[in-house]
Amino acid sequence: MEDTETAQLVDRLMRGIHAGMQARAGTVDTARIGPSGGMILLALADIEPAPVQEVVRRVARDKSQMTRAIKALAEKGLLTRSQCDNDARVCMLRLTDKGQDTVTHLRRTLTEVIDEILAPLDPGDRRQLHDLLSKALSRTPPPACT
Amino acid sequence: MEDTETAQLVDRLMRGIHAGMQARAGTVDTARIGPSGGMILLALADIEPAPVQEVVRRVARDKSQMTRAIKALAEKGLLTRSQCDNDARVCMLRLTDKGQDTVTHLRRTLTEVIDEILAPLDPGDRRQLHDLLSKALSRTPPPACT
DNA sequence: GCGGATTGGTGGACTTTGTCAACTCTTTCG
DNA sequence: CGAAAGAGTTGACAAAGTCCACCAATCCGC
Repeated sequence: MEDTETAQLVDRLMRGIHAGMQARAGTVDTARIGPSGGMILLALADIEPAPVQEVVRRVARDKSQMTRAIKALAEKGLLTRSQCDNDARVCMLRLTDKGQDTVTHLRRTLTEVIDEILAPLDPGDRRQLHDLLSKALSRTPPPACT
Repeated sequence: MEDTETAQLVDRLMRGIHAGMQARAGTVDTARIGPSGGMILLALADIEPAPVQEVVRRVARDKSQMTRAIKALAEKGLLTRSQCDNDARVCMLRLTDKGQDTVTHLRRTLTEVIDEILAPLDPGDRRQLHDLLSKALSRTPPPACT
């Protein structure tokens, strides 16, 4: 299909979202997490509980960087690291309640931004969009491990 | 509507795209532009020709940073700065042919990544998605100036 | 025509991210 | 057992982004 046109639209969409989030950064980033911290939390919320490596794969960042970022988040009490039973090398990451709250807050803000961008769409359109995205992105990866 | 669920999907989508692009970074980034350079080019391609300030607004980055990034891109021959006729303060940015090529290449790569993510959707769904995005994001900002 | 507001650009100090390579434990497998 | 591979960590360093103050050249309105 080679549909570069859709790519352009998605590009625009992402830029819009990025700009919107950036504009609200002051309001959102209560815990002095950076944008990167936020992404990690969001990613983790999606696949929790998960080993570090899995998060690395999802957010496509360097693993050393990830170690440090996670350490920072753990020190702020947003997530915990616990040993995995059947493989002592890996440590499973979990959001704490506080972390979960942060994620909720982030998602709410993201919702606002998206809402703003999707303003031209009527409720029916939105439902359609939601269904399409849902259809495309609904794989639930097997967590394994404790 | 407060549809946090869609937010979550969009979040996942963006993460997927980011990861996909990251994975291909080596292949794409021929001209040693960073991801930031790429974003600027893409943004500019969308609103070209445009003054610096407009690009700043779109990509939501610091002004000084932008000046430097633009300088770098100009030195690589990807864009040009030219005086604006009816306002001598602003300088209009334009992609050169080389810059346009780079953008095309970036978009093609983005298309690949998106295609991969949207694999579960059949052609009809994709067309629908395309139309929805198009409806939501189709404002053509007035360029003004030369 | 003067004063204030805009636009673009600089430079400096500083924080956040990203990148690389080496190193420690474990696990796996021959 | 012993080599190889994987997960996570660390340190050193480069790149990118942010904040802020400040300049020069316009524009715009009174």
